[in-house]
Amino acid sequence: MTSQTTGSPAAPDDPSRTWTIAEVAEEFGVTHRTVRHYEELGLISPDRRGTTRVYHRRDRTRLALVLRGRRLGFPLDEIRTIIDLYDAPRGRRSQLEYVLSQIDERRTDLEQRRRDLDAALAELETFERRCRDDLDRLGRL
Amino acid sequence: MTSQTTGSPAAPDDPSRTWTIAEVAEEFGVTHRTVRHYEELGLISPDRRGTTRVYHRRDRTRLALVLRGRRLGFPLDEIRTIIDLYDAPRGRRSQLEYVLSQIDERRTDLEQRRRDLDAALAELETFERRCRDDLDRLGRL
DNA sequence: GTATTGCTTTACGTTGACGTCAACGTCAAG
DNA sequence: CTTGACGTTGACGTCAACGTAAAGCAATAC
Repeated sequence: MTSQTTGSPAAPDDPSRTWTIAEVAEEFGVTHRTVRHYEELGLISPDRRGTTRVYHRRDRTRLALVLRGRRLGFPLDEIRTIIDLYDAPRGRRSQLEYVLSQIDERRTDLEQRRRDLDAALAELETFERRCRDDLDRLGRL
Repeated sequence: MTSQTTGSPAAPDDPSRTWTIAEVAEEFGVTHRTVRHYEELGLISPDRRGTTRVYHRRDRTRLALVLRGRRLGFPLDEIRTIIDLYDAPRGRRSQLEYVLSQIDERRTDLEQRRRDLDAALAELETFERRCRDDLDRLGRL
């Protein structure tokens, strides 16, 4: 079900399409409690139609970023400072330089993570080869 | 300070060298509480000299694995099942096949993480370029 | 001697990230 | 008009991963 109360037949690529909390929760595989929790922390700020939350494409974009950050193991408030960075005003030189310094910090962190990840994968594959060799030896007996 | 009470002058590559809890904590940049917590969860199992914990190279190896897993955002009990896998007996075919299936599960997870990581890095670099362009434009005014 | 380190255990506190429950509003369907 | 289905706001519960404080033993430092 779409949330469009207008008679229009729910164009999925309509940039003005909106979603309910149940729809976004379902779509992203989280509970509505999680979605509300992210709103409490300022990670997303859905509109309201009266008292009811109304989610736009913008909210889904941010939610996707939040969940990717979560999969990568970042704390939620750190995730907020990162994605807020993307929306931050960059009019003045000082702001731009601050944003660039933050970017650099982030990248250093992410690159460290990738090193860890690659090392873990490499060890895993070495180990797999050992196991397969053992299995072969068992087969030849 | 080394923990060797013997007269030997602390050879750092001696395979029988041991460490105190303070030394390993210092070396890995964690508190002694963290080290003990990992022991409570069965992630490491140091020897005892009387009541005092004595760490061998083996413990440091496992601790390094634990901390890398932590940097990657894995929960500690999951980390334990992973590194226990490396030490698991692989004598029988059924055991080997189980271990191999676990390896495959792990690798799938790690590869998903790498995709997330690469996407995040790519976006970060796109964003950085935009910012640098903005900065250039400001400079040319 | 005592005093200071450095280690130990026990145990309760904290923080992040939600889960869960109660109590209530609202709107279309029967 | 009542019944669901879906929404809302508190508020408390829970679990992981430690922090932290209390109280004690054991060896070196003075």
